[in-house]
Amino acid sequence: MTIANVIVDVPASSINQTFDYTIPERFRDILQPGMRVIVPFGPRKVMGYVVSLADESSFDKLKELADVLDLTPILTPELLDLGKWLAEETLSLYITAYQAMLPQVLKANYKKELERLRQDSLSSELEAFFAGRDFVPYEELDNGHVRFSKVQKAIQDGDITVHYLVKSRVTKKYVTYLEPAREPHLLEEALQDMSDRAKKQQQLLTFFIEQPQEIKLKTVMKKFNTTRATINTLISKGLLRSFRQEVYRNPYAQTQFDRTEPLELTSEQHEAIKPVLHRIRDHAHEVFLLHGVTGSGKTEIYLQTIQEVIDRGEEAIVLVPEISLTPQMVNRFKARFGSNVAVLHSGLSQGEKYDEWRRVQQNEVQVVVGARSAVFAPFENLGIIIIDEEHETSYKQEDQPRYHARDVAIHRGDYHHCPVVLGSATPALESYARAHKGVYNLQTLSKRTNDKAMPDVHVVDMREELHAGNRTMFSRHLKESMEQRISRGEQVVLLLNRRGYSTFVMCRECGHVRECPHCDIALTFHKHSNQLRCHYCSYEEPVPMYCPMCSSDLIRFFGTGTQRIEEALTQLMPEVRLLRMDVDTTQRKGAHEKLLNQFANQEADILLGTQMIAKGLDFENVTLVGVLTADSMLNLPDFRASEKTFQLLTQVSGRAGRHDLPGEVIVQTYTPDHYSIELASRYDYWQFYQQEMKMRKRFQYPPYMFLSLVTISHENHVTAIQTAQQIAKQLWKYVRQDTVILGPTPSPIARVKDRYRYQCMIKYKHEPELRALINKIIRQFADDMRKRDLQISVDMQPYQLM
DNA sequence: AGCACGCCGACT
DNA sequence: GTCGGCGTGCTC
Repeated sequence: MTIANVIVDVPASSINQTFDYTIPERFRDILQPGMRVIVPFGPRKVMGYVVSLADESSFDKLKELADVLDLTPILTPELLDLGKWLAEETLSLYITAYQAMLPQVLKANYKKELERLRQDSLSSELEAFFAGRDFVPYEELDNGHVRFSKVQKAIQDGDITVHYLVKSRVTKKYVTYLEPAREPHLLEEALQDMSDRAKKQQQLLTFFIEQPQEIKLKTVMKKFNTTRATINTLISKGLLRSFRQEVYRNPYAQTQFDRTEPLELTSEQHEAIKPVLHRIRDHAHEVFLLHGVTGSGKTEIYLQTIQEVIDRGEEAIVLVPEISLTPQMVNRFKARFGSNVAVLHSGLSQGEKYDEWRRVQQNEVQVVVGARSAVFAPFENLGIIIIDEEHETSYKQEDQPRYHARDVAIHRGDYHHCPVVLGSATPALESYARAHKGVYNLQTLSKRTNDKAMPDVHVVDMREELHAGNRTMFSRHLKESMEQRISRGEQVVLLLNRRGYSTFVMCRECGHVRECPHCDIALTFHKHSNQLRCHYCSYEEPVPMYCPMCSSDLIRFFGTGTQRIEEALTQLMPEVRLLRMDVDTTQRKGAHEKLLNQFANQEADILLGTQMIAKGLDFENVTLVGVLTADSMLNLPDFRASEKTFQLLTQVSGRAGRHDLPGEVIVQTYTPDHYSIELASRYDYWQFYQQEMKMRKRFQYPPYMFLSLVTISHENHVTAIQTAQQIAKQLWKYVRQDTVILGPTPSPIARVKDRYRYQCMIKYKHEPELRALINKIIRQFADDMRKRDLQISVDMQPYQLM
């Protein structure tokens, strides 16, 4: 094989194809598909992935590839295929798909530098620029001390040249070791000759004479309470030697895990696990939907199926939503499988993520627990893929490639002939419908393992509170119940369903709301920096003292953020110890864990937070869960609003009274009769499913129809509309009779970063050629996209309709 | 994307 | 003449 087919790291649709390069002799034996290479691309050099090798090319002026970055492939043949499939499925670029499958640090870092080629006769301007150096980073041109044209001229004249560098971001961690550099008897001699004043050196030498093995430098420094200086002296005398050894960063090094043994399964669990184990043993692909109420022991089923996979020498992937990747969750896996587990989540540093990924790649672990992107873990003998809380929307990636981890998991499960288990107490409607139709194998766990009843749910009608003259955020029932529980030494969790709320700033005089100058959205107030901030473009400005419209000083903060609740609660119940958990208080690394620990140690009576407290937390002493605004999501223009409300209420109810103390849930709402709230309060998933399916059918939404969303954006309002109209027209022309094109309509946020956004929604039952059609239509606008900065993006099966 | 090339008006 | 701005085409 003399030719490499390479996908280059240039994210442009005109480059979305393989480029061929001849393989220099020295790389012929080692180069394999799945390795990263550096290739010349036009005048510069870029990184690329070798997707295949060949003996000939249809292109006749081939260049040689410049370098090979990996010793072994970082993408397996399966992942190479998967990336291709993913790109085509989501209408993304191949390069974007491959990048999404790998840790950030494996991405290339591009640098340019200037080299002076002659030591004489540079103009004084350039001489000053180089300042005695032969190589200068290109960015120094921006300092403005040298004119760009001068440099350009010098490049043309051959006095200077530009180097295009492709650097790796990989940082490896090393530990330094010390060992004696000479035979013990020679050290002995040196010790005799040593000055009496060099006490520390003597101690060190004595130590190494007695113990001539290698030892960590850090340990030595600690043991003898000394510094590098002393040791360096001994090294420079040639008595000791230091060397560095690469180590993996281990984010869980400090934590002790008590090993747990498999638990006895209930008969229900037993029934549910049996068919999964069969599939593992038969090496057969099947998708299971494990529908189990909170506390029914889904995790134990995961653990025991994984054990079977491990025993067979195969590997397992467990996906968990980002927000429930808490230490509690991780511990359960580490406790069962010890160091055989790698964990991948966003809380790790880039280096830590890379190290965990490498433990997978080098077959050092058999289990990965991680968020969405862990579905790409480079295992080669997958025995099972588990997706916990499969209904969670965070499994859908919201930027390119817009994939759903569930689809990827099923595709991989099919390839590896292994089962995929989707677990949830409140399955996504799509999943349950498939299970109901027999596409997925449905397994139900209806009982909690401890036989405890689910806590009672009280729905409080907040309209009545208002009529009764209670204008606070807390109903009388909630307030009384909180006081009662806290006086008994029990704990309370309060959930603010914040979606749909933000803390914006409004003038009470003229009603002016401060909006982002670049986006059509109100700015959000951030207390700690006292700034207004745009969540879409990161624009920031200080909070105005006076209204910019009418100069009034009656500026007020609106909305119902956790901060405001905290203040209101402190006024209402001044004695209470309160912990607030939201984006603001959990930004710092480890803050999340610290807050939870504080609560677990009963250093607070109330934990107040957003969605992130609804998942997986398990506190013995919590007996009351209050949902402050259950219907805040229901009014959003989202056909999944009811589903999300039902899911959230069910999840959060599972947080109360999981142990000996009986629990209670209080749900505050302005729409107590809404079926999602009413049925969630009765834990009736089946009724909810049927009711919601009726709605979806009536309004022609998934799972009855598929959706695809095309978004068009341009800085010129008219161009955006017109293009959107043309696209809609084209779509109408070619789609089937029963397919509907909605729009163009302005996106819910009509302008972001000074670009106007319009969208067309495609609703269809069966459109096998839709991807090809959309591609064809987009290609017609290729010219405008490049020359006039028109952007068209496509989301197949969108979750967020904006 | 990011670079070079080529055309054009403007200016030391 | 030469500088720098922008539109256009190409990248194995």
